[in-house]
Order: sequence, then structure tokens, then C-alpha cells
Amino acid sequence: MVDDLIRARWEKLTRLRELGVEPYKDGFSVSHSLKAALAEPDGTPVRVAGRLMTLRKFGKLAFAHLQDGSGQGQVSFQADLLPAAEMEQASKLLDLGDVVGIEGFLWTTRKGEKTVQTERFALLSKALRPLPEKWHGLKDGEARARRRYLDLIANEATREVFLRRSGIVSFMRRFLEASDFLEVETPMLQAAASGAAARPFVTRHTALDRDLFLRVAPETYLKRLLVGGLERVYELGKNFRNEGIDASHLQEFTMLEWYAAYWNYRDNMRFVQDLVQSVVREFCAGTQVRFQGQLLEFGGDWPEISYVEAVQEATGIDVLEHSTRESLAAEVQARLPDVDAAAYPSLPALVDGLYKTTVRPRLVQPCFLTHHPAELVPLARRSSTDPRVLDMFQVLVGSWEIVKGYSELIDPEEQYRRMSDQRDYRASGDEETMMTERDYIECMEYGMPPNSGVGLGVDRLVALLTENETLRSVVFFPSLRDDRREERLVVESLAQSGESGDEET
RNA sequence: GGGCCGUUAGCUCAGUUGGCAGAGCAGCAGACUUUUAAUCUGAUGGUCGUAGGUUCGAUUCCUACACGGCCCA
Repeated sequence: MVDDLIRARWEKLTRLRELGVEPYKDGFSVSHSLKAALAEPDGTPVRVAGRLMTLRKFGKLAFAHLQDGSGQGQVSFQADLLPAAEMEQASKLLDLGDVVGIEGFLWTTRKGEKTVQTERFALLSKALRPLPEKWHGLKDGEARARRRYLDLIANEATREVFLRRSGIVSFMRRFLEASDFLEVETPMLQAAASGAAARPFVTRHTALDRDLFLRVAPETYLKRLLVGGLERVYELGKNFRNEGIDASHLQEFTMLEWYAAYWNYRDNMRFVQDLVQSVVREFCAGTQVRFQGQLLEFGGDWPEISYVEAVQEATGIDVLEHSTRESLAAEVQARLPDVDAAAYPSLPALVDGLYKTTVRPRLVQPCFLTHHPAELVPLARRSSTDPRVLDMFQVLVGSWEIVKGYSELIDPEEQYRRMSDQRDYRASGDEETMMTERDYIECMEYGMPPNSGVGLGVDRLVALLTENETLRSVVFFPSLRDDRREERLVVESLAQSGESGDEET
């Protein structure tokens, strides 16, 4: 059965067609955005277009608000200024949600509101489904994520989040380009899931008759470009990790990575701090951001915290004293009976698990976490002063890792050994490991310049700077389970109910 | 994977200690030339997430499942 609301709209559509009005036009010549139009003096002729959001009818007079990309603005219809047929259409056949084009002139109402007085109007696109409620908007989180377009129509705050997201991305591009970084694109379909310890998505390349992996990171391809002589490159794009979903993890997420030849991790720490502080200055009032009930201070030099020392402080365990999973697991069992060491299948998984459960929740204010144990990241350079740790840093904000960077490992022989270790961890059951990439090591054998690279989680940064507590809220269309609602299309319902366009009255 | 919470009209939400299902907005019919959450009159609109069970009777209680959320691993 066709819903009454939809049937009423369908009948109007049918009536319009009977009157010779095409309800789905091919375009409309717009002279002003609503915002620009309403800034013009009274009497100015304008052509505006937008979605009908409100309609207040007074017999021979009507007021409406249209919404376009610039915001909302009032338009009016008066019987004595419009052709009779168009006044009839405006008052009888329009529905909230319809997209209309209006030709008219500016005037100011008695209440002082700038308004476009309609002289001619055209229905540009008929809406068959009703919009969310005009006052409360669309609140249901699932509906907002599944039908983001309705969220964008109904909730101004949602539009602002995504406009800010686009602004931040654009700003970071300009920032990198001002420092002579070249934007590049590298494969999302990769022969080996490399560049991060993560479980990949697998897909099938039919023409090449082989399996490929959706990239978990662009890292090794960007460093191949450094070998090729492109000294500063960046890539902004999606990565895919086939792992758990929560407030700070999406399986498809946006990463900004850059690499600079001849920089080390210290150079990148300065650069990252400058970049993030510049973004905060540009998009937030001042240097502070409110996030999960806390005030985060991005200004000044961020403190540096040693990974190993922080874990030792929190647990009493010096992870560098252990070279095997079994040895570390024994000490964890003895000191931290609450931690289930057996749940972590490899040495790096156990070290990382200790850090995530005991240290990371405490790292709220922006800080650098540095010098991670060497087995955690196979692509990072060991520290010259202590080869048990890496010349590496992460930026943590609100207990979220938003940046990871290091001096890159450029020694092919050591790279081979380190990748082999990953294979061993995988053999012991750790599914979040990096695959060996012989191509990449071959490339390193030609000589890779010393360099440092950084990956910045764009979704996380945007969530922080828009005061959203989950990444889902800053991604237009997050992945969800199948929608089990038996929602029929309007066009199918009408067909099955025996409706046709010429039996209406 | 485990625990808890939620799912009622197109939207936002009430409600039923188990007994005819409620409001506002939207929609429908009508009035109205200065409204802006317009107003007024009238008539509408529901498989109470899905499937079972208990019961004279289930939207309400029980079980399973689906989807979503939060917390834990």
C-alpha cells in the first residue's frame, strides 16, 4: 500500500504533468546564491534556486524559505504579481522538499526580512518523499549515517562539520605544497599489504588472474618515489584495514602521508607540530579544543614522552629486557594478573597491548610519544644511541593516535631481516603484521636517500577539531551492516498499487 | 566475542503496573495579503523492529534473531 504522504505528492506530480509542467528540469540559470541575493538592495532582479524548506500560505500570499548551498533565505509569492497558473502551482502543487527556481526581485517585509518576491517560478525537481521534521531535524543516528543527504539537508551542524573537513584537507594540501611537497598517487591495489601492521582486505584482479590487497598504507610506494628522485612527496587518500570498528577506527579511512628526503624524525616532529598548530589556529577559535569533556591545549611545544619509560612507569616492566613473547608474558603474568598475556600472539602484539591498556588512556593533552621498541615497526630506523628502540614518534591527542612518523630505515639488509621477523610473528598467530615485500627491498638496494615520513589520520584530526567523538560522524558514508528494513521504492510501490499517471483527479 | 541500552505514525517523541495506541510537526479538506515553529476549523494517518512462546487477551512479560548505540575484550 502506498503511504498517504507519498500518494499525495505523486498526485501533485501527475497533476503538474497534466498541466504541461515538466517536474524534472534540465537546469536553471542562477544569478545569485541566496546569501548573495539577500545582500542586494531592494528592487534588484535575481534568479535563485534551492530546496523548499518551509511554506506559509495566506490565500493570495505565501512566504517560503529556500535552502541552497549558502544557507536559507525567504521568498514570497503574491497573487497579483504572478501569472495565475504559477500562483496556483505554488499554492496547491508544491511540497516541502521540492527544488524550485525563482525569478524575482528583492524587497523587505514589514518585519524587516530581506525577501525575494517571485515573478516567475519553476519547479526544478519534485520530491516524492517527505523531508525530516523542520524543527527537530533528523536525530536518529543510524538514519543520519545511512542517508547522509537527509542529515545534510536537515541539520546545519552536519553541513558545518563537512565544510570544515573540506577546509582542513584543502589547508593541509596548501601547507605541504608551500613546503615544496609534490602530491602523488600510488596504488590502492597492492601485491603485498605493506607499510603498516594490519590485516588487509583481499580482492581479486580478474584480468591479471591474481589476488591483490587493498592497501593498508601507501608507505613503501611513496619511498620508492624517493629512490626515484622525487624528494618531497605526499599522498592523501583512503587506506583499508580489515580490523575492528569503534569510535576511533574505521575500516576505510583517510590518511595523509608525506616523505622528505634528508629529513630525520626530529625535523618531522617540528613540521607536524607546525602543521597541526596552523590547522588549529585556522579552524578553531584560539589554541584550545574541547573534546570528550576535556579542554585540549594545542599551543606551545608539545611534551615528549618515552614509550619505554611510560610503559615502565605504568607497569613496572621494562619491555626492552625481553626479546621473546614468552619471557615478557611471564613477567606480565607475575606483575599484572588482570592482563591476559595469552591473548597476545606475538612479542610486538603484547608490547603494544601493554601500552594501549596502561599508557595510552593517560595521554590526553597533545604530546609526542617517542622511541618505540624496535620490533613494533619494521620500516623505521633504529636509534643510533640505543638500537633497541626506533627514531620514531607518535602524536597523541585525547588518547587518540593522530600522527605516526619516523626516520625511515634505508638499509636493505636490515630491512630484509626485519620483514622476516614479521613473518615469524604471523606464523605465531598475529594477524596484524606486515608482509615481506621483495620488490621494495630490491628498490632499496639501489640506494634510498635518508628520509623521514609521517602518516596523519585525517578523520581523527577532523573529529577532534569538530568536537565529534566518533569517526563515523565525520565521514559522509560510513560502512554499516546491511539495512534490513523492507523499504520499498516509491516508484515500485506506485506500480504495484496499480497507480498510473492519468487516473488522478 | 561478552555485557548493557535502544527500536512506537514520514520526522521528533510520549505511553500502556498485560485490556480500543497518543501528541507536535509534516500530509489531506477549508479560511486567510506581511508570515517566519504562521494561525484557525475539520477529517485522517500505526503489522508498536522481526519470529516464536506464556496468557482469555501481548505493543507491554519471556526467548531467539535483526539493526543501531555505549562499555569491555
